[in-house]
This record gives sequence, structure tokens and C-alpha cells, in this order.
Amino acid sequence: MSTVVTDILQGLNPPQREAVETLDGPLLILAGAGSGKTRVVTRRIANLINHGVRPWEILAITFTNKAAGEMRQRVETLVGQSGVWLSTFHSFCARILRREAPVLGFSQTFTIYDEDDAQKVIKTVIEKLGIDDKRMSPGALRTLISGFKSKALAPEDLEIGTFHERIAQQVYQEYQAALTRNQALDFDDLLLKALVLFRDHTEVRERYRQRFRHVLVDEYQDTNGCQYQLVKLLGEGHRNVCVTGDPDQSIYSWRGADVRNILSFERDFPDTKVVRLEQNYRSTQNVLALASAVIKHNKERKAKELWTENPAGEPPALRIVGDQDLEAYEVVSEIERLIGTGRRYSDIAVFYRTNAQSRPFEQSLIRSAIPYQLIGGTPFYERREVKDALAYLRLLVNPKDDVSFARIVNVPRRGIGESSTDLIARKATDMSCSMLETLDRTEWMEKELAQKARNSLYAFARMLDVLRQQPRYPVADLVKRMLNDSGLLDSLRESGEDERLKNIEQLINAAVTYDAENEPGKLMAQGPPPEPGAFDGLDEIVQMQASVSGFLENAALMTPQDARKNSEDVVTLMTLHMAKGLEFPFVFIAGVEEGLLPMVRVGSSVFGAEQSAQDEQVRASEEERRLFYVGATRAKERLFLLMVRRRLRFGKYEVSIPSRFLDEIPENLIEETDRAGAGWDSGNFQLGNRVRSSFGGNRGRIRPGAAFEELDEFDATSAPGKKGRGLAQYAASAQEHSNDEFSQLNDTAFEIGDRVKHASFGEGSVEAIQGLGLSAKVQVHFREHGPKWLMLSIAKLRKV
DNA sequence: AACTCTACGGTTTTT
DNA sequence: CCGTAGAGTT
Repeated sequence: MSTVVTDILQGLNPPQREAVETLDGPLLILAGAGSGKTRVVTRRIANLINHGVRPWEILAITFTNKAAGEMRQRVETLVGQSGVWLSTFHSFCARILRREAPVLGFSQTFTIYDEDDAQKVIKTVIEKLGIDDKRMSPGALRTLISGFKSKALAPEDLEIGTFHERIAQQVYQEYQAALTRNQALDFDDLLLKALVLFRDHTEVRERYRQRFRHVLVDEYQDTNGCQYQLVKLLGEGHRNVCVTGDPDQSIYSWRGADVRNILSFERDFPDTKVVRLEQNYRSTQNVLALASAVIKHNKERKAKELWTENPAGEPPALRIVGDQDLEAYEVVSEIERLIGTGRRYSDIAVFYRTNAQSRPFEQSLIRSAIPYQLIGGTPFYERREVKDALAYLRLLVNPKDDVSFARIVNVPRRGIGESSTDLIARKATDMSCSMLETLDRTEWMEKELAQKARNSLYAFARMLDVLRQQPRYPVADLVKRMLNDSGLLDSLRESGEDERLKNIEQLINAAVTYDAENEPGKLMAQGPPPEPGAFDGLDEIVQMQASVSGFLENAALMTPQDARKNSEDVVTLMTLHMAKGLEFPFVFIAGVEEGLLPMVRVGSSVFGAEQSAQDEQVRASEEERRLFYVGATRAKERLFLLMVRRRLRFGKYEVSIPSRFLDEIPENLIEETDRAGAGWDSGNFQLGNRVRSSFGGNRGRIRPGAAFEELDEFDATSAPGKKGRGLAQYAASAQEHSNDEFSQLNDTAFEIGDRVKHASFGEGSVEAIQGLGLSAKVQVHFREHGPKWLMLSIAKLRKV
């Protein structure tokens, strides 16, 4: 035993050791970036087990399922077994609710609605209430309601002042009623209902308190009001609550997370032991210095200084380039250079603020045959055909699910159009049942439906009935059968949509994998009780997984992170938000520009925030700074920042301004390279303009075709061996933009001050030029009609 | 009922 | 720029 304990403490610094050895009572671990937090948490779990705590008495909450899986593995390596309940808040709550649903008066086969489904419900509610959806969009209302729910506010808890607030309350109320009718829970409900369960049902609460004698929560700085209350409820009896987090890495306030939860932990649990982990083991001194320099500018912050014994390392780099294509090119050349020095693709990650920025990187990587994985974007389970298939399964399990019914009743085409669907919806309301259930009563159908639609609906209902008779396990068999019987597979085959067909194949694979992982016998070996009776039958919760509901639950709660593959040697592309908790030797942060990083907030909050609009602004911009900080501190060896001079946004080039975060980095901490040069500075240029390149200070003209050679030459001088990639690519992109119109544009390359003539406006002079190629615009001041912006590709302007 | 065309608006970030 | 909601067409 003592050797095991020694192992567990081996290589830990004093505070880490203290955290691992503090087994009882409330514990707050303030863990700076890269301070070995995961190590501490896993060792602490192992230590608990070594001290006689039974694995199933430990509940550990992580941010993603993937993180949970990794932690489970590490614990198993340390103590040879697990059985620790490791999952996300959402998965945890979903499982508890599956088991305890009867207590709350809803079905165990409830459906989990994703954002898309929730939005659809909101839409029907808006329609029903006759609200003008121009004034309050479904999206805005959904966000608002989600905000209430994550603070555990019921509709009747809201303080109503304005008209808008009244509407929101009404929609919230109706929305919840609709979810209940559908036997559906949205993401927020998973937390909220679990909270209600524990709050209002003493017996249940006690049962789970006894079961989970130790509670650990990772990334506590990103918990919302509901999660916070859940932790409190579960932990209040034994007070064996350990939370870890870093206020500087709180980046989810926009979805209800409240950093105050971690700041006030000591107050909620008196006698908390606080451990600070401030030695960083991840990054070079240079990386750390840069990150610290920036985060220091946050006012709302507890002072903290991370330090490291790691080497100074190479200086972080700032690369300034012309536009987003060149930005991607710059990253790719650097990647090729790194690979040339023997580094692996998997050592490298590219982070950006918005998913929309990923495209140029993908294109560049593909062109250079560099393997990569894109995390996020439209995940697998949100593809249309996959959602259709899942909707069938959902309807099989839960006949009350009208959202799924409406989604698939006419997919594939069965000749059941909008009018029939509307009629069914009305009938469902009249008969107080679900849409699918209206099909059980044939009288109204005989009377009110055309024969064609009626027969289709009979066939549809019968098909579902047959499927419902099928064994629910293995899930894969049912999935296959469903794909056949529904006609989904045939219709995809016929239409030749290979991509979608592949996705469906992948769905079958997912079901096969699910079956393999949840095989009843194997399942018992994984977690459940060595001692019967120790759990009050809580093992059933785990068993419940081996079902269609379990499969659907996995699908619904799958995070993009979970799909990430560690094993493959590929470059990783993802948003800054998804980067939390990860590390890579080389990190690129793209688009370090005002308006992007930090992101500007456009719309004002819908209501309630008038008096605190400015506070809100400050809070938001500090969160952006934390986001930058999270990104920067992922880098182990070297950090690359990128900014462009002009960026294509909504199909228009916009001049970019350096991010304020760049101003906050002392000059000696960053090595700046300007590949764009003065000629690229204005952003107001046009095919044919004279430009100067920083590639050897050469001059040239932006001209597709002819310009290729000139540009290649420039590039060759600065990047031997990588002939012509940089500016040639620019030229290629310019050509793309100009396309066939080029010959016309080339003749009409205007400069400020040119006199021009327009067919209807007459003569005028060019005052400004913006954009490139087909999106190029000029502002012309006409003698008789004043100033006007004209699209060059449309307006036929002639020089005079 | 299903297909085609156009106008519009969208970009934060995600469980 | 791109996708899609809604209108208009067959």
C-alpha cells in the first residue's frame, strides 16, 4: 500500500501534493493554466480510492465526455480499476433523470431536444401566441429563456416590468408546456429538472448524497447557476466537495456561466481549504510572459502570477499578412517548416475566434496535402440526414415527440404536404394528444383527409408500429431496419447523394460501436456494484444505457470535442472556445484583430440591461481577453499570432485594425514580421493598382495572369525553395474574384481623382475605391447627382 | 404537392 | 459570400 501512495505523490510540488492529500472537506484548487491540474485531480481520485473510498462513491464532473474518458483511463492506470462516475453535468443529469423520471411525473423515454429542436418549438409557440417575430425573433427568445433556465428561474420567478419582458415570460411558459407535452427536455432542462428533483424530493436527494460521498467538479469557473446549486445540494451533507478552476479562463458567461461561483466557493463552504497551483509546467517563459502581459489588463481580476522553470524558448511571433488567404498560406508555410525540422502534425493547432474563419485554412492545408482535423463547425449529429434518421428513432421511443414527427412524416416524400401536417397538428391539439397519436383514430382521417394523404399516413403509422415491435437490442439492427423500412436509405441512394449516404453509414457504425461498448454483460464489469445492495439499485442507471434511448442520449450530448482523435498525426483546427483544456507544442492564433478578437458586440441585450450596458461591455471585453489568454496558454513551445490588413467579411473586404491585445504585449516579448507592407495598408485597392510588397520591397501591379510572373519573382527572393506560393496565391485569389469580368475590370482600373462617365448619372470624379474583383465598388461624385457608391461589375463606367 | 427563383440576413463562442 | 425562407410557378 505504501508504495502505491508514494507513487501517487511522486513528482508533485508542495501545493499539488497538498491538494492530492486533502481528502475530506471542501477543497478549492485554483489552478493556473498548465499547472498540472488534471494530474492533481486524477491522483487525488486515486488517493481517495487508496484510502478506502469506494470508486462508485466518487462523482467527478468534467467539461466534455472526452475529458471524462481520459480521466477515467488515467485513474485506472493509477489504481487498476475505476467505476468512478465520471461525466459532464449534462450526461450526469440525463442519467439521473432517466432513472428518476417517474418521481417528476414524466416518461423515462423522454427525448433530449437540441438547439435546433428547441428553436422549432419556440417558433410554434410564437405562432400560437401571435407574436410579431420581427420584434422578437425565435433565436433571441430562445437565448433569453435559456438564460432564465440556467439561473434556475421559473417563468413565475421573473420580474416583469416592460412589455417585452411580459412576452418573454409568456413564451417561456408556453414553451415549457410544449416541451412537457412532447415529453422532451432541452439542454437547460437536464440541469434544471435534476435540480428540482434534488431540491424537492428529500428521499431522492438523500439517496444520492449517500451514494456520492465525494464530489469533484472541474472547470468550476464555467458553471452556471443551476450547476452551482446542484453542487451545493449534493455536497451539503458530507461537504466533501472539491472544485478546480481558474477565473482567468472563464469564457462561457454568454451561456450563463458565472465566474462568481468559483470566487464565492469559500463563502458557500466555510472552512474550505484553498490550494493555489501557480507553477506552470506547460509553456516556455516567453509564451507565459506574453499571456501574462495581456491578462494583466483585466480589471476584474484577482492578481496571480504564474511562473515556470521551463526554458525561455523562442520568442512568440506576430505575422502581419495581406488577407485571410495569405494568413492561411503563412500558417501553412510555417507548418511545413516545422515539419521540416522533424515535428509532427499533431504538435500543431490553429485557433480562431469564429468557425467561419476555418475555410481558408482548410483550403490551404488541402492544397499542401497536410492532414488536418477540423473540430466543431456542423457536427456529424447535426447533419440533415442524420437528424432525420435520429428523428425516426426518437419517434419510436417517444410517440409524443411532435418535433420529430413533423420532421419525418414527409421524409422521404410521401405526398404529405404542409396542409396535411397543419391539419394533424390542429387535430392533436383538439384531441389533446400527440400528432402521431392522432393517426390511431381513423374517423377524422376518413372525413377530413384526401385519400392519397390518408393512405400514406396509414402506411407511415403501420411502418412505425412494425418497427416498434422489433427488439431494441442490438441498437444497430434496429437502426438498419429503420433505414430500410422508412425508405430513407432508398431515397438517398436514388438521389445519388453520396455524401449523405456516407453519413448514414457512419451512423450505423456509431450504433455498432455503441452496442459493443454497452453490451449488457460487459457493462456490468465496468462500473457497477461488487456488493449487491450497496447502491439501492443505482446500477440500473448504467444499464439503461444499453437501449435506443441511451444511443440517442449519446448522440444528443456528444460534443465536437468528443469526436476528436488524439491518436492521429494531424493538424488541429478549432475555435478558441474549444481549445480550453488542451495543449500543443505549436499554436497559431489567427485573426488577432479588433472586431474579431476581441469580437465586437453588435445588438444590445433585449431587456433589463439598460442601466448596466457599460458594465456589460466591460465584462464582455474582459471575457474576450480571457479567451485570448486561454488560446495563448495552450502553447508549449511557440506561439504564432496572425493579423491581416484586410479581411473578407460577408463577401466584402474590410480593413482590419490590430487587436488591442497586441498593444498590450511589450515589444520585447514578440517578434513582428510584416509580410504585407505599406502598399497593402490602405485596403483600398483594385486590380491594376500599383503596390509595393515587403518581399524585398519590390513593386508591382495587382493583375491576374500577367502579374503572376512578377509576383512569383518577389516571393522567390524572400522564400527560396517555396517558389511563388505567397503572392502567387494572392494573384490566384484575385483572379478568382475577377473571373471573366477581368478583361472589363482591367480596362477600367480606376484611381482616385479619375474623371468618369456613367450612362444615366453623367460625369463625375472618383472619390474612393473599395473592394476587389466582382465586389469592387467606387464612390463617384457626380456633378448633378452628388456622391454615389457604384459596383464596378454592374455600373458601366468609362474614363473620360 | 413539389420544384424553382429571389431576397435577405447572418458570424460569435456550445452543452 | 452563402444558405435558406418565402413566394411564385407547374
